[in-house]
Amino acid sequence: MERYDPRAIDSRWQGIWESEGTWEVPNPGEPGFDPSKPKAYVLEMLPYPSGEPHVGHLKNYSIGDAIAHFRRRNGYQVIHPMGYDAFGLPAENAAIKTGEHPRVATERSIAAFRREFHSWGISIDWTREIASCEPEYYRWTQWIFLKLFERGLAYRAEAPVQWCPVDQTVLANEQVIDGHCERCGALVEQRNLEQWFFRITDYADRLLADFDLLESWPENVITMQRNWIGRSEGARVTFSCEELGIDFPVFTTRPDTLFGATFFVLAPEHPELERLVAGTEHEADVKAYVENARRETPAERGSGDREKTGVPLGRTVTNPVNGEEIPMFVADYVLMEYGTGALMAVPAHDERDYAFARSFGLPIRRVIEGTDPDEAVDDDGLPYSGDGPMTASGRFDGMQNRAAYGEIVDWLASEERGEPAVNYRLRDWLLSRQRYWGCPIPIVYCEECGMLPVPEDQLPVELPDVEDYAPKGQSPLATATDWVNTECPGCGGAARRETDTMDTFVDSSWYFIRYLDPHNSEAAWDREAADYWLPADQYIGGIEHAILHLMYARFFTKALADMGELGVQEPFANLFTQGMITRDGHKMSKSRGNTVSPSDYVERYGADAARTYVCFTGPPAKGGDWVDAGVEGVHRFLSRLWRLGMDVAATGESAPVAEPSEEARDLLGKAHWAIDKVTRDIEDGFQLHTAIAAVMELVNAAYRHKDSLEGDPALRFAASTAASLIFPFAPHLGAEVYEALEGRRVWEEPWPQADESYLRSDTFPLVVQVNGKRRDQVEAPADADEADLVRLAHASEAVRRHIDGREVVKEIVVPGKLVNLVVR
RNA sequence: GCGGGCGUGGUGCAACUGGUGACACGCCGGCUUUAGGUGCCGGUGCUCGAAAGAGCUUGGGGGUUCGAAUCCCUCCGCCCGCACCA
Repeated sequence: MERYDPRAIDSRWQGIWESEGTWEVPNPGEPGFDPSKPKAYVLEMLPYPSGEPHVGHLKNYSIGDAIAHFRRRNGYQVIHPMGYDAFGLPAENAAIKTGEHPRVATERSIAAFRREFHSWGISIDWTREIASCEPEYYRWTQWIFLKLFERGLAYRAEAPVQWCPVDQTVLANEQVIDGHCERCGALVEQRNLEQWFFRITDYADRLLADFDLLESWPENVITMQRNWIGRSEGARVTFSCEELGIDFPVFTTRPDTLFGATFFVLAPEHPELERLVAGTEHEADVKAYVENARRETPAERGSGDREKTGVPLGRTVTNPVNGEEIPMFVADYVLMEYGTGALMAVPAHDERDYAFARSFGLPIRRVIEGTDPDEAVDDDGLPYSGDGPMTASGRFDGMQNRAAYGEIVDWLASEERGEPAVNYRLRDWLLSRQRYWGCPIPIVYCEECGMLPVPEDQLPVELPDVEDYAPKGQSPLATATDWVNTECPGCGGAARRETDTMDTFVDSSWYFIRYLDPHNSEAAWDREAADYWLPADQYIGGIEHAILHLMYARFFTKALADMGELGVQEPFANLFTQGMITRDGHKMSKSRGNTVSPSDYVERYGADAARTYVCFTGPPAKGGDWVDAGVEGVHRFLSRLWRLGMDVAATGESAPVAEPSEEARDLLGKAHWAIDKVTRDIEDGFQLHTAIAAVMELVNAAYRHKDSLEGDPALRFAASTAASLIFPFAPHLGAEVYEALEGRRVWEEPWPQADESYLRSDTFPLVVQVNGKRRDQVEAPADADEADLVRLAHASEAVRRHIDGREVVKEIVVPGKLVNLVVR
């Protein structure tokens, strides 16, 4: 008999799906739209096209495709699109080396991705394919930018920014990892530059509150975003330097410790520093200290428990609660980016302030009584961060600190020296990049009219061709003088274009909306289509996007909803983050030489084995190590299913019998159990590996009975059920076997339903225990009552041996499961 | 330090509201073919035993229970994220 030939099967079905456009789905109002079906938007993170797809992509789209197929066959109208996040640095860096236009390398890579995705047989509606580097796409990225600009959510400001000296560009805070550039690993520097920002901080509270609107997101992703936003409640209190008449607002989470403030510290970057020390004996020391701090990397400065350093300023500020003059310092443990870049130091109740006070011999005044033996470093039990009654705090003495907290803030507010305040760690999103291969920012600058948005009817502002892609501290676009020099949309005079491009995270913050109406040349999307499909019911991707991409997309969705362009507040109702596949225990990388090319395996074993393997190798949420033998194991299983199907299809079938044999009933029971198991495993949290295991079990059982049940309808049922259940994971084989057995297309069949009558059985295995230890297993009638079960237990020879004359004091019966005999 | 997760056979890992290990890899034996691999069948937690069987097993210790991977206490170890955040 011929053998399972995955390559022939793959190309046959891929041809059918391609020519029939099987996975295309219409929008509401379009021909073929079925309003009776509920919708399901199954979305995987779009790939960044660089080189060829790797196993991470294989896993991502295999999982997504399984979900898409499962939903379709459960009666949903499923949209399952694909696109490319095509702007970005790798293509540009390659262009700098080779001189080849980044578009060329990008298009080559897109072609490779497209070809491989087709060879995997994933069920994509290819009519909705998009690429973010196409003018038809980025025209609308620019449109969104302008909408944000209109509402004051995009703004330009000079700011200290993170500058990567190698990539010659500004980075978002999120792209700086431990002081290094996320992409190239270079040490990041600080610079002051005019940059474009999105006002994501306006949405901080809603980004936090709306976690409640999500159906199911991994807890760790929510936690990571929550930490990143870093909301803390407290008060803003103003200290002032009377000598120079400068007010210094500070943020504190502990207004109850205000009376314990004994000194005051500014960050080295604080803008008022110069004024404070100009012309004084401290000027030189302060300047030297600031210089030194500036040279240090954020990583060095931020490193844990290093010695506290600082320099006195020779000035004082007045503590608003008691009028005390307290000395000022500059110290690098104060961060300009958090709060106001200045803080009141309360050494008795803050570890860092305590360390600083000890080093500089500054007074330490306790204002809350109590001790925490774990934290205290000195004999007085200080520093103390716990609760207790107030002391040395004027009229608040004796009050519990928690109660004093609110009263002190109220009092300061009435004196206009403070107010309740909320502070965030989150910064605004810096989106401008001094690079070539990105979406141009649609802004022009005119001597007369100033900064103006490009009018909507002039979009897209197309990316011009340039001679040299290498950045030289300004965007390569600046060298395209014909493009830069333009007409002012306001006065018609000479104007210059903005030459920065956008961060690629802007492109990917709305692509899931464009999929819904990808060819619309009148608008970014049709509102009806967006309202119908959004939010995405299932989003699938890597954990590495837990913060950046996922938070930016949430922000865009909210901003667009506020503008009346969208009807949802959250883009992704359910999120699944897949684990990373490693090789030999390590992350795959070209430099390590341990990469796995999916195409090799697709060539050798077919798409189904490769796809099923990545879903089977462990819980999909966890990572796993790629093992070649594992792919072979899956391949063996698939060929066994194929053989089973072909053998059964080749033999005739006897007429249905009134009373199936015991063997047939067993097999039918197994099939219904598998249906139930696979359905639950996919629905309840992506237990794809156990779902596949259940199908394997069914196939093994059917295979065992293949000869004895030849011609029995039960065998055919088991085989076609297995084909039907494996289809979401191994669609080519599933379709092939199902067609051979049933003569129909499996994807047009509803998902199989477990028949309860087959899940039950006439008998069940009764476990018999003696003192909680399993000693025997006997067949018990399903309808046996407790007394019958006890009788059966006692009848067991093995059990009698164990009791060995001792007295049975108690019989514990778990109906349908076991009998436990307690003996003494 | 803070937050999240985890610890079960040689390995990846199953186990519903407490009633012991699914599926697969690997390994061992057999069959077919045979240059080898593939393919098929059977076995496989550990220890003792020829066998029947017995004892021990879900990171360690303790507890609740007739019975614990599961519940409680405690200790140990690992992974991930954030971190001088006022």
